Amino acid sequence: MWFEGLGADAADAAATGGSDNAGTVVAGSNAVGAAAEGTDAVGAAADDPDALMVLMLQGLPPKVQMLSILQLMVLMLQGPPQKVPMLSVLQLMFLMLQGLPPKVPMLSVLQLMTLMLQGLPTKVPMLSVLQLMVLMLPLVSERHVCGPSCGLVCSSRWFSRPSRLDARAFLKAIQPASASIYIGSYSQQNHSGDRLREAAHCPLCVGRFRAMSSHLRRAHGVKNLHERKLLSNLAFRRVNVRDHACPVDGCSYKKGRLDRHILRGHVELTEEDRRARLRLVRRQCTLHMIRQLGLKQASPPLVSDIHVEEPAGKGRPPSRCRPAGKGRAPSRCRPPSRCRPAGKGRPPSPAWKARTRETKATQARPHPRTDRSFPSSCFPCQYRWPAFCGASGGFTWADVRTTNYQNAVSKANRVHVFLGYMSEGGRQKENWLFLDDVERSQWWPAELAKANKAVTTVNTYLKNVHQFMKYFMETPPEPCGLTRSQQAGVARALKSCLRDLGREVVVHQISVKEAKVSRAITQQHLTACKQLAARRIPELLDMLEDEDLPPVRHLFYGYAAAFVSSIYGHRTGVIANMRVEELEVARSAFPEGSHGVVINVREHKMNRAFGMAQIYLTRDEFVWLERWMRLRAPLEPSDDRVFTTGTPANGKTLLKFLRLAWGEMGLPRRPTFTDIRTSVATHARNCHSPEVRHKLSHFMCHDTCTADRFYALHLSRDQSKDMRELFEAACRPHPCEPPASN
DNA sequence: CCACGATTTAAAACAACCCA
DNA sequence: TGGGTTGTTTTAAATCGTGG
Repeated sequence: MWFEGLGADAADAAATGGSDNAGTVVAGSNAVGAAAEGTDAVGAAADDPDALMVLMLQGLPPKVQMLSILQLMVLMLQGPPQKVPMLSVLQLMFLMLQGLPPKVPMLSVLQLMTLMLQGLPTKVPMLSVLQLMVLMLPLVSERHVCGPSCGLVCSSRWFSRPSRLDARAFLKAIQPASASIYIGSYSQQNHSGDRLREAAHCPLCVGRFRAMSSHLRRAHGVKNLHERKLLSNLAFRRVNVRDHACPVDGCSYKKGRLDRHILRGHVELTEEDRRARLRLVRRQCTLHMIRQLGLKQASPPLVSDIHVEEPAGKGRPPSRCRPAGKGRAPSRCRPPSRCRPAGKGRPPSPAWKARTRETKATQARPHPRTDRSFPSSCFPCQYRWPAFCGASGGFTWADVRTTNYQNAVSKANRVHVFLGYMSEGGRQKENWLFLDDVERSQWWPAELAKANKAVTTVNTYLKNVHQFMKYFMETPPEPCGLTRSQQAGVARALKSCLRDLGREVVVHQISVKEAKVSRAITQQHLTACKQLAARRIPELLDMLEDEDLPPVRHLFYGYAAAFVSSIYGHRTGVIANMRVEELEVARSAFPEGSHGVVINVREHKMNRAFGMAQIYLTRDEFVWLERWMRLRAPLEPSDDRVFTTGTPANGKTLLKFLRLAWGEMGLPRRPTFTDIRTSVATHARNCHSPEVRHKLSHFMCHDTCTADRFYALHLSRDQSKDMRELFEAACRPHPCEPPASN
């Protein structure tokens, strides 16, 4: 099974990592030290994460011991390797759990991480999420028995409802124990298999909540991310108190494992008393950290006042403590109606949701987008890998949610749906024989089409499932009753469906392109947009300088986005991700008196290939942004995006504002950023020489060949006429040539 | 065998929608 | 209204096929 490939030491480390290193993430203690005991060099760097990272980059000696998963996570959090996409980290973790495949030379985890940091994974094909799913599927077998070193928590629950698979339940059912390691205090550990985080007491009021961060933000107005994180960690007992002095009178214990010391050592106290003392140390530790945060004049300003409970200025929470529970802060909570305690009016369970959907689907005529006749799923990553959720540093959780994460969720879901479809009718699931039904698999596209899926969507689904089958064939799960030829048969059937679908897909794509042409924005409208925006933006800024009204601000965002977009056709992300810092860099690079300013935006889709997206603004235009920056500062937004909306899904909101402004300008239709981009690209292609086009495309972060391929259909009438003349000229008989004999 | 164009794959982005 | 999910499109990168 899964853990067989994992060496005994490493398995032990993984199994005990949860307890031994619990809490290290929160306060960043020296858990890495334990990881690195293998070599002197690493040992020396153990207390200094930066030094360790440097060491890793330099290449490590081969003796380094395997790290436990938790230790790896700690490493990640302490020095998130910015180049590595989130999923590959998860994939690496799964690889580790499964034991490395025999063909891969055995590397220590640190060496693997070194490779990843050096950017090699582009050459090393990473496992796709689907492949991971396949790896996970065998665990679902009833026969799996958790041994002492396995620690897997799984059941065949999810397979009992094949027609309506619930990926949440599925993932919950098969989660490996290592993924359920709590990054929290020892007492928090829980091997019950239920990964759903329990509701906890809010540190600022009496309510119990599961979505603590949301509660803190909405109910208490805790806008500062760090403050919210500290409070949330306190609520969920994720505070590292190991190195603190024992609060029990007369006890001289000072360092090491305070959590274990209190819970196991002070047998003279009742269990409740022991826990209460631990709670208090955690609370005081948090107060201390919040106080430190307050001293740094954090922005947005802190709102919780629990840190004023204690006189400021002490370096460390005192070892003496008041009885537990009495130090609770005065509540700043809004009336109880806003603070809905968990348990009352709790959101419906996924199972309930599934039932509701089912009912709805049967009652109403399915809408192409809203049809829920196929099961939905998701990766409950926020519960399975809690340490990543609030990780600060190189990557943001929001990034993962919007791209890799969403796509992974979709793909996994499609495979579930397919497996569910194939196993309908009480077929035996454990041996996978239900897949050996070529005819049924060939009906799958028709089933999807019946559910109003577009042909391209059906195509995507088929590709996902085909990809799944390919991986299945390469690494058949245990137990698998399918012979090689049966597996190949299923894959062939899927492939042939894909081929059949090919023609329809092309027709569909052409119609999509036609629709795109019909949405194209004329040069006149683009110019009008630019001129109107240039006139309106200063007016809006004047209004904002008088008074900050959100509707005006939103309109300003919309006009600014429309202005930039209508000139350069940049992606939404380029405008949405423009950062204050980047504006400041632009300003300092082009001092007063220069004719304009270039803003380099770092974070957008193609930045790996094209470097940074660039926006050139004249002095006058840049002044708008400078005025906005002055207006923006007092608003104290939670992120550093220039056009901040206070939400991570910035582009989505920006489109709304763009359309708002577009409407106000009296321009036709409601274009998206992509429509504008397509139009700009098309006009650029039509008006300029290849050389100029290449320059323009690069500015838009487009490949010319890509642009040609996707915008080639957008020939104007005159161009088409020219084209025909060229063809006719080529085929016109030459006057000197003799006429054809027949 | 290699270069180069064509085709396929899959990551990433986007937009609409749902729900609490 | 914001956060989350799903369906669809866009497009870079990988792979395949073919002619020289």
